[in-house]
Amino acid sequence: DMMAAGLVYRKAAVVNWDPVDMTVLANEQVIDGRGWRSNALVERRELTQWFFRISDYSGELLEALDRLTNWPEKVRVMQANWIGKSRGLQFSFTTHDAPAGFDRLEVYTTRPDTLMGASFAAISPDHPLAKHLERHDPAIAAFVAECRRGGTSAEAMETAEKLGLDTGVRVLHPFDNSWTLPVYIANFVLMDFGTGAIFGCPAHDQRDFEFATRYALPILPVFVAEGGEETALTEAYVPMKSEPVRYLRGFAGAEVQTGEQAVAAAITACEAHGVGQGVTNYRLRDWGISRQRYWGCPIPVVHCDACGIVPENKENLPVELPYDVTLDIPGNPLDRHPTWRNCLCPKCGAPARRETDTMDTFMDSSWYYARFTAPHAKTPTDLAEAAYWMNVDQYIGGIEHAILHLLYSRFFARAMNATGHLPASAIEPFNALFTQGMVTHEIYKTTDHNGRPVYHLPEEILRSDTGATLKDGTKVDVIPSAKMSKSKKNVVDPMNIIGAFGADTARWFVMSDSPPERDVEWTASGAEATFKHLSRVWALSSRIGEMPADHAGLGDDDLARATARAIHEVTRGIETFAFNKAIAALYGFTNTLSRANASTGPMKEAIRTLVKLMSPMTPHLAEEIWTHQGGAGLCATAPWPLADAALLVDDSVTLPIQINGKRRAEINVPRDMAASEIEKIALANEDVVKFLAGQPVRKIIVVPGRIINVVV
RNA sequence: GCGGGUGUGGCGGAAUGGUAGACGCGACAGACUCAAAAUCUGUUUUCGCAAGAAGUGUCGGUUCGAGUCCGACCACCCGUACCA
Repeated sequence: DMMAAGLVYRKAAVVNWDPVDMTVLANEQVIDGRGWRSNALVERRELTQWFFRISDYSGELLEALDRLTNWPEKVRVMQANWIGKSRGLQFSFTTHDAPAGFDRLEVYTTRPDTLMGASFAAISPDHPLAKHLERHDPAIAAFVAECRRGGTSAEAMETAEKLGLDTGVRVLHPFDNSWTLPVYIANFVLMDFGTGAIFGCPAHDQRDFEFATRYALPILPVFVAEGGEETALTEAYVPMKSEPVRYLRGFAGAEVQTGEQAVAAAITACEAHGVGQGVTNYRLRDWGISRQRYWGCPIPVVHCDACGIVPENKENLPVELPYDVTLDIPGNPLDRHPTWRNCLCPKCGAPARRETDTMDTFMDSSWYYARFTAPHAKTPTDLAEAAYWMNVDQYIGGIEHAILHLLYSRFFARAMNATGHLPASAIEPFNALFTQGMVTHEIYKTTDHNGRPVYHLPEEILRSDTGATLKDGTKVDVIPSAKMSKSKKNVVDPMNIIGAFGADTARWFVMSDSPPERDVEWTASGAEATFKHLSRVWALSSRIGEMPADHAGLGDDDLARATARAIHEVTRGIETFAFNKAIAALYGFTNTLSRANASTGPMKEAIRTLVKLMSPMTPHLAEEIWTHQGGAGLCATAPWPLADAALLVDDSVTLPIQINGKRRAEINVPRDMAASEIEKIALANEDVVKFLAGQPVRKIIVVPGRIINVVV
């Protein structure tokens, strides 16, 4: 369906290729020791791959971010930056001394206002012109090959020198046909952005500046700081686009104007003179979904000599992977599996071959929520069910999915709408997003005789204040807390925690310590402390259970107030995802209850409320005590308690008294006492009189129910 | 470099512009015990015997009042990158 909707295409693209990928992946030890993989293993290769046209939706995906008001600002900003909208000019140079078929060179720039500072043009090593030239010129072929070998890691890119090679081709300046610029192949120009070709303005781009300096190209300033004069530059002058500057070599707009004004004026002027047109460009690239891996869903197309690329018939879907494969030799196992690979063309019936690329696993996570609305349907979704159940009210996930998964899902929902699988109301699949933190732990590392790192599980470690050792006394390096990961062995198996303390303890502890959007450090002592607390609750329940039915105590009223407050605070905490605050309120209420000496009825009522409030965190203990205290049915199905609003407000309040902003005394007054009355009491207060020491009061501020500030 | 975030006790962390440090951990003291563990009761921001003083990364500002708002800076964390 997506092919029919024109959302899928195939193209040759340069990708990072790890020639030993297949072999290393067969050996878990090597995959896991991620640090072992050196970038030298990765090379850049051109492969024909499958793509989704997510870039067709760049503008739409960007604009719709504003409507996701229940998403964190952070995630929306990350997506906006990732989509990366820019406004600029696309135009073509007329070439000179270029091979046949290359009489124009198309470039894109966001700074057309600097055209008069142009000193060279540069193309990507992957640009069609570069590819043409490399076939005829060994020096160019060698240089292009060198560029492709370059490291692809962040560090390699950052430290890479700006390298270029003059192609001998020249272009004419669009405003002056007697002005020619050399065309270089440059290693820093990317084929994937814009047109894969640029013009260089060294005076106002640091990258171009370095390049021009290296190859002795002219550096011609187009503008100077407002009030400044033209001087020789030691680095590129790149002020904010919102800053006004004075143009020495402008061609449109005022002499003094901001970069933004100049860019707009330059686009208008260029369009008027037939030099290119203003275009909006996006950084977002199409989504490459091809993987040369065994796992992943096969891409359901067939290659037929007669018919070309043909989608597999719907009745034959899904195309399933073969099980009899070997992973211990390099290469794609699907490629060398003839009985799976060979098939018949769905269109003409002639012998044909299956596509051996599999799909990126992000494919599956991009629409599972939609499938969940009709899990048994014979079609991918059922429109009526999808219309009923969509959207997801609250999505919870790690921040690591801020860009890829969450952007792909937004695209996929739109694509599924285009193919008739989702209603238009579901194009933004997640109404609200919450990004939770991770559970972290220290990492324990030793080194083997080959100098390779060996990691150890927390339960193999003896920890002391001074350091850590293995049980045999070997000293262990302790690396500060990091996301739990099997490869680093800094994991605590949930089964061990549950075995030692029970599931309730595990749940309570993980929620109690930190707000959920932050990481939480797993500590053994924290889990033990939780276990002790839950044991205290159980002991308290036993004590209350044994109270005589006719016990008459004191403070029934206070207990009712404390109960109302606990209901209020715990409920608010849970509703705002502030589980740590909800649990703090539960600790407080438990302490109050264990100290209370109220009558039997109110005590039993209070502990039933306590366990109901605890039940989301500790369901097992809650049910046990619920039954024990005579609760009807299941605690989990009993109605959530409601706080009596009248009990939430106290009759009297304690007001601190500040003198010049420093707390000096406090008074207790009826809640609804008039401000003028409070003033009198405050000024008569013994401590206040002492601190004032007879100084005249200049001003007195009474904030009812809050504070009193006396200014002298 | 760019974008985002975070800085509060020994630690995790609370505080609609209104008593900074709730709650928990840890530590210390006491009770119980022949003893220890467990349990219970206290204390626990720093300096000070106290009265008191200082204190939320740094410097400034707004305000009767700032952890909170504004400006500049510092440190750390996350993301991302030769984007023309």
